[in-house]
Amino acid sequence: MMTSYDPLLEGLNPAQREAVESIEGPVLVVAGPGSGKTRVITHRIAYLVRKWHISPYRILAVTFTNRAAGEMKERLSRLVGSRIDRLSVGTFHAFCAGLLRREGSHIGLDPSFTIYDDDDQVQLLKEAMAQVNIDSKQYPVRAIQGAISRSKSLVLDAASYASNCEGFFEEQVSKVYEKYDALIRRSQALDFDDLLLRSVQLLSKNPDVLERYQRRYQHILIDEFQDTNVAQYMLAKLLAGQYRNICVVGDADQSIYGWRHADIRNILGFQKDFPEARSIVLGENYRSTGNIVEAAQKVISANNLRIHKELWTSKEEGPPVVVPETHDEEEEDQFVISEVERLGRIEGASLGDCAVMYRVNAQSRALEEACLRYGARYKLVGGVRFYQRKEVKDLIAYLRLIGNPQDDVSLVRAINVPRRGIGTKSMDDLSRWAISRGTSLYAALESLNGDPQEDDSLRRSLSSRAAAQMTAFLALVQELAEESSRLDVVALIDRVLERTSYREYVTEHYDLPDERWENIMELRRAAEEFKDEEPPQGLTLLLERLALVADADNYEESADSLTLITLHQAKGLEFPVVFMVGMEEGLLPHFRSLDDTGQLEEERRLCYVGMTRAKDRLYMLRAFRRRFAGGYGPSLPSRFLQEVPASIWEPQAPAVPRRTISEGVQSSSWEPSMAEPTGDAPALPGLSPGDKVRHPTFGEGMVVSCTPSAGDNEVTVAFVGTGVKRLLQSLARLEKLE
DNA sequence: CAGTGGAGGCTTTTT
DNA sequence: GCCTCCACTG
Repeated sequence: MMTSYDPLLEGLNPAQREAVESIEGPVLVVAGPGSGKTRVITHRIAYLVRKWHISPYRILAVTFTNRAAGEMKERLSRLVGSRIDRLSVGTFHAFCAGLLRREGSHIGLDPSFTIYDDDDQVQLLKEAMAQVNIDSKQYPVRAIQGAISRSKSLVLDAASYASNCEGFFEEQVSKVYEKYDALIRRSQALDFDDLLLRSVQLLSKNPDVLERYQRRYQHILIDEFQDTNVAQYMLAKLLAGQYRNICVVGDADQSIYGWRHADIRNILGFQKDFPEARSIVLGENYRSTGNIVEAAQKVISANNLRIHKELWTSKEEGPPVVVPETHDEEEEDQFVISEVERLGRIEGASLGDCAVMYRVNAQSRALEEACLRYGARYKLVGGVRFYQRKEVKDLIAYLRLIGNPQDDVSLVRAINVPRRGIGTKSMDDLSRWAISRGTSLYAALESLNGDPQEDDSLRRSLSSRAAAQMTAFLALVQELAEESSRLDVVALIDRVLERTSYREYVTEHYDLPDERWENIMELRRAAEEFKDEEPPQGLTLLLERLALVADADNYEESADSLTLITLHQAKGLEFPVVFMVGMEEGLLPHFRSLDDTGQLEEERRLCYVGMTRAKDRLYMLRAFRRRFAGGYGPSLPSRFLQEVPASIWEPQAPAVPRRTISEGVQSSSWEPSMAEPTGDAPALPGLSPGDKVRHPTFGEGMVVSCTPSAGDNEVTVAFVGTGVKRLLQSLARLEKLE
């Protein structure tokens, strides 16, 4: 091929180049962290379009997260320009939702189906369990949910599960599964797993539909292949059936979603299903320093169930991996902040260069508090998902109900927002009526307006007050549904808010009403993107977006704030400076993984993912004691720390020396050395107790005490009104007053 | 029927 | 330690 001077191939190493150029036939790219994977994928697509004039319309690129999809689109538009608009890029779930909206009629699916999230699924499962008399105390909903989800990920529908199940628990699950399936179908809803399952079923049962899509997608790319589950892989295999131009990119060492039924065995499956596949290994790391790569490599090699793979770098060694030990969590967070500050001072690192990574979201709270206390700007990634907030779900329930009145879960939520005085008993009557007639709750409501000659048993069982309230609610939904065919989605939202007096409701019934109202406005802003769609379409698209895009505030790099993020979410990102906090047994690896080798190895991969996010500096912190699940106990260093070779590992004692570590704490295998005394005194104006100061947020206060701390001053200030705060002088913009 | 208070449970990661 | 669910009370 005469490709040597193609600018798209320039600057690629031989393996990367091969991955870009091998456009025909199946390709398996094993891409270690920092090996230029995204570059390979984007260049490969650009190469297909620019060099081989493949229409972007005929290319499908599947990513694992919306963030990755967005990033890919952005990079591609720079390489290829606006032509890539016709490219299909997105998550499996988004692809399936689109497919089912267009083709769902082949399997009896109404195109206005609702997508149920995790929470909705639990609500409906509870209802299903109640209906088949299975006690949710004896069988936790989560366990049942897991079993059903797992089954769906293996493309086993309720009937297949029923004929395959063994043992008592599985029989119970099977009963719930069948009931749940009946209920969710009646609600014209699909859960996340259904999106995949039903898509596979649609394509395998409808050869003509399959053929259309197979013909369309001449080239298929799958990113993060190690995170696909069986259903996803089957879908990919179906779609690639005709051209077999399928390129999967992944790294088994970064597989951290086994709990979501991701199956690393898909990689083996791929090699079996596509025996002619070319394998390409990208092993050179361009991201991290030598020490970081070596440390990460050592940790991951401790996994036994692993295919050996070398990761190397030609970058310089860099500073050692620092393993600070702190007394407790508070001190851990304080160390992070003061170190961030120190790096900024001596190396010019900005807050945006640094990220703090942790295993569980619960750890973020203390970090946030530390940031607030020391005045460091931060950006919390994830946390409570936007669309799971009560107020957001309230509004969404109305919108869903307008789009799909059969949606029972949303009806149950909306009917008492605002309070309409419809209580347990009335809801029971309503639900019983619907069950006995096999209808939706909405249909049950409609019976209230029906011909009294026909079936007025529901009306008779209800109090006249309840019946009147229900009729009023029904009228409201009908009115809004009618308006929804005229109004754009933003106007529709305004109508819902107005007709429900939602602002008043929030003010009266929810804490933090302003914040909640702000979230509602945020949702309204999100809807503006769909304002110009034809009326019912805008609503459908908005609801789909809300269901499939997890964080409303997608992660954006910002130069001046510290990133707080879970290890899982950090996958795919990189930062010059990374702090991994909570390197302790029970946290990383997590308690729930300790008794299972497979899960333990996944924890180790998670650790590996975290370590390999770091470009220049990596800190792995551990505290001697930690507050956890109510307790406050000693904690042992993570076994993963011991796997980092001592030669590149620098223990570091707390920045603020404390009294000796209390008894009862297992002494660790290393001697914590005291932090080197900070020779370079901070060029900060001296503050002393009694001084009056002003803080931009906290207002005026008086200095209570000053403690030198790692080249900085830790200042305790009593603020008027706000109370006592501990601040780092260099970060908190304190102004000394006369 | 709704709001409050207490007790109990429960702790992971996300499309 | 936190949040959720439930039972009781107003």
